[in-house]
Amino acid sequence: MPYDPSAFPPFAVTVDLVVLTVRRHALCALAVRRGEPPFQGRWALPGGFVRADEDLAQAAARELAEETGLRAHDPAVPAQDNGAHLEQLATYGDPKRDPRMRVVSVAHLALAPDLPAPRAGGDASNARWAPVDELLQQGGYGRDGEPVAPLAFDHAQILADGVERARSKIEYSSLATAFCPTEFTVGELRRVYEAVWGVALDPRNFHRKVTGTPGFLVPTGGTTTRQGGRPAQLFRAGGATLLNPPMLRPEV
Amino acid sequence: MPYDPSAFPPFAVTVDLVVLTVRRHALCALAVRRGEPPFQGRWALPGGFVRADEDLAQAAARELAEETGLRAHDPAVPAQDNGAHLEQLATYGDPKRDPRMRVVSVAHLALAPDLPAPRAGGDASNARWAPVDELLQQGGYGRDGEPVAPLAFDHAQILADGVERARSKIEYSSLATAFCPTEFTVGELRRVYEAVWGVALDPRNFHRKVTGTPGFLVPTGGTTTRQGGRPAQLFRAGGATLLNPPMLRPEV
DNA sequence: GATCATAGTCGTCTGCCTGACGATAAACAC
DNA sequence: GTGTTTATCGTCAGGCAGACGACTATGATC
Repeated sequence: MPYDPSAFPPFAVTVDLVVLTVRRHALCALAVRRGEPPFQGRWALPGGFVRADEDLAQAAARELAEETGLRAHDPAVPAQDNGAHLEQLATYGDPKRDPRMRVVSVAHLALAPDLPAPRAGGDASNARWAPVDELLQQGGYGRDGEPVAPLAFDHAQILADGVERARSKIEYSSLATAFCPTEFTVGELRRVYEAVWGVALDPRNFHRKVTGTPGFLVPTGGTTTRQGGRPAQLFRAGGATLLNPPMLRPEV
Repeated sequence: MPYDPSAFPPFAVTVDLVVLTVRRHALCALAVRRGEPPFQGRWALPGGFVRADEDLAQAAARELAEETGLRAHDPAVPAQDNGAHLEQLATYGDPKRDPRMRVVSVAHLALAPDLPAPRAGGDASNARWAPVDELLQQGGYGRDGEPVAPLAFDHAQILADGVERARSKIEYSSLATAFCPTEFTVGELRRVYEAVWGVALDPRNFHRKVTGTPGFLVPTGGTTTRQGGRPAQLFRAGGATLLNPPMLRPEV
């Protein structure tokens, strides 16, 4: 078939972001309140249109910076920076997912350490970190007893997919360190795993495993007592991205 | 921001397919020859535009059927059919990936058992199964000594990503059975793993492992000697999709 | 300052899984 | 029958994981 611009329908292409962090022992996601229809007043994932001259990853990094101030971690710079991990998640293109027009959304997953309260265009009441359990429960009641409206569009599905990706990916990669500050202790890393998986892990076996996995952690020499108790060694993320052997999620 | 159709640039959205199969002990992908510019005469992955009323998965299933005659496996029908496994792979949206216009391609991965020769619009010379090693080598020479042109667009990258997805996914899921006919032997399944990973596996340990993994294989009661040698039990894929314990790819 | 609570770190033991590999079984080709 | 091919069962040693005991080093409390 020859090139015919009328042969294909036009689409709008957006990026949506699943930004995850661990706060107060709970896996939380960034949610923004919609200011206009459709789904006005409902919570949604942050996102926006891809610009004409922009790559998908660039668009996601730009949206992430606009919403959180985080720089995306540049894979070309393996040195430890405090940029967030950013990767493509999946693409959602149901013809009816946006009632206004045909929109294809390329969802991205970002993992960030605990951050100060978010800002969305300077208005704090329109953006918040919410526990993913709360955002995903359908028609339930939040921690404060108020009824919880489900996320706008198909964002509940996108969030669920992003959470599952994070849960499985920290098993066989060193991604869990993306939830930690530059320097962290073994116990802090363990609490990340516990929050993301929603399980309790044995501190002794966890310590043996992560310190015994080559390339996962490198000691900085310092110690801290910020968690209380006996001083703990501080580590930075090692160069390894794939863990061998992997961290296995406990069954059931 | 209010709704303003001029606020976003229009995109064309396509689906591209990485269709993999195992033929003659080699992992092969479906390639089609381009009939028009750009990249006229070069090999490319099959694909096409997403229609206005079509979901992304529907578009991928339609293209798969057009190119191979395969039905996509419907996840809602867990019963064994001989449809191919189809899943979304990743989305590619570099602004310059198509010189004609801004095209975002949602790549999908399909796994199929060995098939009769492909047809592309009835013309066999314009579609073929090619070993992925051959399609991915840059500027080398094919089995017949002819120089090999790289795939059109960014399809080499897409193919490489699809192959890596398949290689890693058969580790922890029962997806390798998607490369087999409905009934197959342990040896045939082992040759699938060997072809996809490009390694030799110990037949005895492999047999112990797959028959010991609950839900992976269910015996049909029949036997076959189509591989020569002692008759082998026939199996069908069991209901398990996640393997526990996983099949581990040998190191290096 | 003694005691307690908290968290971190090191060891031990047992069972399971894995890789290496010997041995046997059942077909076909000659 | 002999040889070849493939399938299948067994054995053994090493490694890793879960369960859990023991000890250490800090801050909090009395």
